[in-house]
Amino acid sequence: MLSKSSKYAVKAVIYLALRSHEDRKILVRDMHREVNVSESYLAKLLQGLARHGVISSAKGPGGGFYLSPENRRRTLMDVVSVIEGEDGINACVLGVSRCDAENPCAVHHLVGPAKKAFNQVLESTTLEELVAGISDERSLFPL
Amino acid sequence: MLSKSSKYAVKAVIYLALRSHEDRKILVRDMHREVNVSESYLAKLLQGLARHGVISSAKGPGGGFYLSPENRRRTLMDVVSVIEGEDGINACVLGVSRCDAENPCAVHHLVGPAKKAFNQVLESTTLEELVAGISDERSLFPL
DNA sequence: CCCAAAACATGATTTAAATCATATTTAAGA
DNA sequence: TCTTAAATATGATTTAAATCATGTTTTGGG
Repeated sequence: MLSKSSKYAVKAVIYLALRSHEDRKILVRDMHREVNVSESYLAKLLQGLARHGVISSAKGPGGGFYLSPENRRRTLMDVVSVIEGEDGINACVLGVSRCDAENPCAVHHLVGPAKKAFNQVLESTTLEELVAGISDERSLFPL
Repeated sequence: MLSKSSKYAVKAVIYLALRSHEDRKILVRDMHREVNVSESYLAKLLQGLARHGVISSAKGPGGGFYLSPENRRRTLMDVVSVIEGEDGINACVLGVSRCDAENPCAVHHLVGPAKKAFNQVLESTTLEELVAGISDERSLFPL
């Protein structure tokens, strides 16, 4: 469904949504365990997200990663797109490049609705909304 | 969404559903181009499907791969499961092993319905039904 | 019974994803 | 200004998926 990298990215962003703040930045060192991934690999992923403006970061002492208010209005799709690339997520289920409504592949009409629903969820859910529905965050970690 | 191997497998099975018969067996050599995959790799995939009873095969001269009437009642999920494994397809979107309705991950309730819908399509669609809806098969290949 | 044609089985190789390691840049604080 | 703590950038290594290659078994036809 999603690559391992995307999963790590989503988990990490959820972590930041729950625990970070403009003036409460989080170190990779302190969050990689909760996301169940190595420190250096998580660092690489977060750096990519920061470069694309999906999350925020600050260098130097007192620095770290965090979500700004604007970041919190980003969607899950924004997170996943950075990792998988724009195309990957919207591609034909069978990988047929010329597949579309005009010239559908054999499963296009069949799987289309479910696929669209899935993408719709990712596209319409902001990080803000996602964590708003979480009552007991302790039950979530380690992810 | 699906691995490349699963895509090849689904395409190949669709091909067999459209063009094969108990007494019209298909050679790997004759179908691999339409599926856009090498002959030897497709052979390996088809052998796996045959071993699991999802498709049928016959050795020796006049042999090849084909779908029996029972095979045609198999679902897309049967095909994909052979390749991906039973677990893989039903796993948590975030890869959290203990994730279920009782102890849901952060996106469980959000993505659950779409994911369930997708699996439902795969589970409920037989190969028979899939090709029944295809009016012009020429538009489908090469997949 | 022999030959050839096909699937079958297995292992080697290649490629891409995931992971690791390290050097560089930036910035806060003493 | 110096030291140190952090992200950043980049390249190397490892692992798993995909691909290739080759030998073995089965079976129909002469």
